[in-house]
Amino acid sequence: MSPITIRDVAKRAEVSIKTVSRVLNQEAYVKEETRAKVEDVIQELRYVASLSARRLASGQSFTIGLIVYNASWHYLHNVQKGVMETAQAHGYNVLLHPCDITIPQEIQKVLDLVHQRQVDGLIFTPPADNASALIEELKNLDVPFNRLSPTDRKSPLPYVATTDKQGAFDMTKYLIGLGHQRIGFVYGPKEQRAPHDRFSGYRQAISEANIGFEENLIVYGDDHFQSGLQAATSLLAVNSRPSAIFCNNDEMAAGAISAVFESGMRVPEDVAIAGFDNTPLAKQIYPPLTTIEQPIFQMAEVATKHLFKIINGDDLENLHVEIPTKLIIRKSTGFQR
Amino acid sequence: MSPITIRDVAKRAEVSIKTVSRVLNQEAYVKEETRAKVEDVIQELRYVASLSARRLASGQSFTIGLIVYNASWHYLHNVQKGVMETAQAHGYNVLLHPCDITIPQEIQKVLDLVHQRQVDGLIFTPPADNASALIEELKNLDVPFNRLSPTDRKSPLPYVATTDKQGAFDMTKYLIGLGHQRIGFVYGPKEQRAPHDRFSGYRQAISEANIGFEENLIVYGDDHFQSGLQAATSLLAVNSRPSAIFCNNDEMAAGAISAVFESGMRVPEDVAIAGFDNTPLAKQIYPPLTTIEQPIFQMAEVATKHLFKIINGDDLENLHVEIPTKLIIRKSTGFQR
DNA sequence: TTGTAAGCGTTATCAT
DNA sequence: ATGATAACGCTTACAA
Repeated sequence: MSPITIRDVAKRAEVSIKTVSRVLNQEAYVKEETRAKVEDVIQELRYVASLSARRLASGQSFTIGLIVYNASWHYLHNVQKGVMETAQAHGYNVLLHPCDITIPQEIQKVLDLVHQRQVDGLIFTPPADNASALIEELKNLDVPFNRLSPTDRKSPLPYVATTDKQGAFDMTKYLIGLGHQRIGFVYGPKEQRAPHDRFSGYRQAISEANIGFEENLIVYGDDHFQSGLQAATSLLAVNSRPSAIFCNNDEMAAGAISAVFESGMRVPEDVAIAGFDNTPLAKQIYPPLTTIEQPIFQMAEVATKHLFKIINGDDLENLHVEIPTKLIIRKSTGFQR
Repeated sequence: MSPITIRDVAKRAEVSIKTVSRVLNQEAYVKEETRAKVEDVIQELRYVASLSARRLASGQSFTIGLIVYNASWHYLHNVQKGVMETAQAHGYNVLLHPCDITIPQEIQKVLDLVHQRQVDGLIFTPPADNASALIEELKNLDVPFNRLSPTDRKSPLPYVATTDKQGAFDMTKYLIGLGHQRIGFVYGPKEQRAPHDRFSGYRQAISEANIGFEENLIVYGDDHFQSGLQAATSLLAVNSRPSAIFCNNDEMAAGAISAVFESGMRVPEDVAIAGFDNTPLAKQIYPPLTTIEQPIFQMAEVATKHLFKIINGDDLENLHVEIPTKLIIRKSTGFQR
């Protein structure tokens, strides 16, 4: 059972291997008749070209690397799906590569990936893009890459992000519209960019509504359930407690809901709770969570499409893209007060 | 900036390329002195061998394929992690390959993967192993593979599974121990094996306790939230309703909790709810869910280790492995009644 | 212990 | 429009 090679096809079709190669790669200058004959033989022999040989001979890897660090599984899942589907459409594979960017050796491994020609391009998920020395080096090596929601958005490097600030603004405005005057805010990890953007959206909505910003309604969390529970617990202990709590993500919002229940109060009657991201969790808790949808899948898709343009040397009409968020209203914020 | 090749290293180290190759592959019969010199040069030149060339020359792909169909995110995430970590330790990559086993063309793509020499072995996640024609073909082609929780466990093909029946038995017994006499059971998708195993564990515990099996306490769901909600709603409508509901997975249990709340009752005071899998969701809902932990990560790890043994032609001491589940007690089942 | 030469199965070059 | 032949960068006989 030795594998069928391009030579077998060539012999059977009575053409040269180069002609078979031309058919394989859809090159021009092949007589329709010849093409048809070769294709028939390919079918007949169930021939599939060896990827390894293609890679070696062409110098391309036909795979794109997805660099990930500390991503939540919901985030990762959607990014991976978006990248994979787009890559597949281009005949590419995806190599998922976790990388602890705080360890120099791990950074080196990403560079090895490139030097080994294992990838033709890279996609960075946050906060992996914070490895600025790596990014710099890749830029110098002229390695194609794209970034999802990077911290740095001032350099002329490409990225795809979402409207974090606008999303938080929309949510806060919605809560204000429901009649809330005192809205708690649970911050996410300070090392990341999104929590700051979201906070500034909250802040702006508060300002525009003239309801006065209160420092003691801001609490810090780490995006995980437990910290959301703690944050909400402490907010409920503030004298004249907030009537609504807006959390940096859904998981903390779930924690906040638990905190409210544990304190013997109800959601949304006593306290309204809102999240961010619209993860599956949002629909799976009681009461279902009002939140902001972040179009992760779509972002990954666009980022990958752009990456292919860069790989192919095409011009990018938009180096920087922002895909809008969307307010998703559910029961956890209740009705007009 | 043309890439550094094995020839550059050989020249600089004043040895033949074969010697460099020997050092690279940790082969025997290299003088310590020579090895050291070659390694120095490798460091100095930051040389990394081309994977494509290695693959082509050796006929190995250094990649294992992970075949997935319809997996939940939590499941997939853990499997992928287990497979990747083990693969990485062996210097292997992982190629995630979704495959709708109901479509012949997709089955063909898996075979192409093999014929293209893109993978040295495969891991199947349920219910992808149900593609029995594919499995048969792979066996005939002598392609190494391993299966996670397969439906068929009678053939001498390798697999790694968990103790679904025992887990469900443990949970049911625990509920009975709390004083429950009428325990609803929400079934999962009938096409899969696990729901049946879990049901038979439930059934056995009921029998052993002599509390009488009641057909109308069994409802069918599809493992998703909404169906759990519906299933629980219908169970609560049964006259002399169950005091506990055991769901085939956590997501449906979350739905059941929502159903109880929506009907104005409380969990666990009025109805106890239990799940299966111990997904993150179990801790993120209120009240936190009593469930059975399924060691997905560990199973994937073992399955991959075994796959490498098969690839290397080593003997498998255990062709079939079952890793135990574990009862996780939280508030959703409350205390003794 | 080390080296020479012949593949591996493609793509690329340059004729024709 | 097609073909002969040389890469691609490594591993694998087989020598030495």
